[in-house]
Amino acid sequence: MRGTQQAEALSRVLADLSEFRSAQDIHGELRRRGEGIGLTTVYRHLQVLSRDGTVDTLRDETGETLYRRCRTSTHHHHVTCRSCGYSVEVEGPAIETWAEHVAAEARFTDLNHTVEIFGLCPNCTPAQLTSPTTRAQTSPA
Amino acid sequence: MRGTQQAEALSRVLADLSEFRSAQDIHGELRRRGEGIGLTTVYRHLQVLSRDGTVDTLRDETGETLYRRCRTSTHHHHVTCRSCGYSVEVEGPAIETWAEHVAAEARFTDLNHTVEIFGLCPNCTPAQLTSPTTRAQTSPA
DNA sequence: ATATCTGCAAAGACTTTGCAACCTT
DNA sequence: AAGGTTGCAAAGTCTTTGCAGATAT
Repeated sequence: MRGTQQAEALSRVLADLSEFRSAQDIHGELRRRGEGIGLTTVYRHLQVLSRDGTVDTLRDETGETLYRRCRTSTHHHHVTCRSCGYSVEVEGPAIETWAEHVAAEARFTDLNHTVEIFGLCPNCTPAQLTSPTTRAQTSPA
Repeated sequence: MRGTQQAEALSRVLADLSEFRSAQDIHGELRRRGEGIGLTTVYRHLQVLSRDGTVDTLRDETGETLYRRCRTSTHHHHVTCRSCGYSVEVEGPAIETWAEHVAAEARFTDLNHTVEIFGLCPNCTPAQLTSPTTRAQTSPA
């Protein structure tokens, strides 16, 4: 895509955002910064960037697609905070192997897989869940 | 929910369907069978059944939610055919352990995870992909 | 100059909700 | 009779598309 003001503004925001955000969030941030850019354009760029492998995408639990500038180029997965969106990348050679293995066993071909882990990050975890004296009373889904 | 005709008709269809289907597919099947039932009702029942753990849900790559009567009560994942929807259940103790491990390492709590493997089932796999002499030329996503 | 990009409005898809009529207990 | 259930229609999300006008090279 040609270097338009909108494309550059989006690049800048993506560079600044450290967590996964929805297209609408990103558009909101652009507007907040005073950039003139339409939601449609944001969607269109994100689509291209994600196909390029420039941004990483993930689906949250509501089905919304979240985007973030790719950190590592290698295949990886995420542990994402349900509450604040904070997310860490994790590599899982074990998972890749496992996925290939079980799929091969079922004679499936042309594979791909999604693995997402959701939870509460340290900051969003209620205190009693971290205290070793008070054991967790909630039921992990 | 009370035993209405609609609830029973839905139960019957779910019992017959062996693969994951969308709410709309299931509604279509019910209509095909001559059952008088609205799409809204199908959605409402599936929602309850899935919370009950009576049906299993999974999100396909387009973001649509698919449903199927639960087979095993234990935690498991699926290898699903992109083309025909055929799906097999796989258990992955290794995955569960891995997920817990990496999340704990990041100090996350109250975890849950999704793992979906998509591919082409044996029936939907083009012949040349299975032949050992002609190696795969396609680029697995 | 011209092919591309932009963005509003509208369409599309899936899912949920409001509410009156209906059916089950 | 009473209350949950049904289902049409309408609303709500997120996302994509049509198309005319603006823009970058």
